[in-house]
Amino acid sequence: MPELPEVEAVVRTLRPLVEGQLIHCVHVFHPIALKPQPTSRLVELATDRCIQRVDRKGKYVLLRLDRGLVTLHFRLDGQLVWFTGAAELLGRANARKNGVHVDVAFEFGKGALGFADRRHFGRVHAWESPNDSSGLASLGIDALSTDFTVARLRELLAESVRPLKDFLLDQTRVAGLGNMYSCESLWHARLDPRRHAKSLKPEEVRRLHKAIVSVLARALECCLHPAPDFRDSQWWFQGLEKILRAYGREGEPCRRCGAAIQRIEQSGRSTYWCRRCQK
DNA sequence: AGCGTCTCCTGCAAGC
DNA sequence: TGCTTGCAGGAGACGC
Ligand SMILES: [Zn+2]
Repeated sequence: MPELPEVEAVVRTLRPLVEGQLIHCVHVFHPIALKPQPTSRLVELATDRCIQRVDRKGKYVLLRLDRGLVTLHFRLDGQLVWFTGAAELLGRANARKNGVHVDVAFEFGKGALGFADRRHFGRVHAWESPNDSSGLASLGIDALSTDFTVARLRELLAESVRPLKDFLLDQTRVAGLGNMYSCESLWHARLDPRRHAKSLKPEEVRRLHKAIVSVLARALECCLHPAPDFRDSQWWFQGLEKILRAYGREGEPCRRCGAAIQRIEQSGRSTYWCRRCQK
């Protein structure tokens, strides 16, 4: 599932393709991807507008238009697909022969961009201002931003009694971490995911901060080499398994101490961790 | 205010 | 082999 590093890699790859381009036409093949907004909202806001800049906040992609903005969220399986032009888009979108799943597409002077999520969890939303999006407006500090400091993390942790794992998943505190990189950060920081956030000592806060930053930086490097290929709808990030130390490794030996990695459930989702060396 | 719980949706794995 | 069943998972809505 795309978390901060994957979304950042997508954004960097997308920039040269769409920045400065005029959106001639918006196609909404599956309106569910816009829910709860009506189709008219995106069509009216984005048609004939120019994409001035592409940004990322947490796991959101922002297409900043000359008036208003479009947000993309991939949730679990969302992805982008690039077409050479309107003809290829209309010929292949959801077609039986040589088809590609496409929920929403933007047609440019040069090329066309499709948003697709076969599970229809991902969303494309249109806003007049970033503040109109409650999801965007409530995001906490982006984990890759320079504002994400040890001091800031210490303050945030001190405000929360929730288990560390739940704290890291809360996008209103630190934005960008999902299940995978939360588990990985806690493994690198040698911290028990069940610990209350406010229980961390200063030394442990420093370790967690360092772990988050380095895990994301390493993953981003991985996500950029090779960079995403929007021309291939089957494409997905390769080689991320190689850097994983806890996530998805239930029963396998901890790379630090050799004990078996455990899987437990926290707030309805899986946490992978080493019971012996995460304290 | 903040936390817990339910819901969305569908590909895929597991089971028969 | 082919069908059914159940599960995963990020974020928003809702309720206490
Ligand atoms: Zn260990």
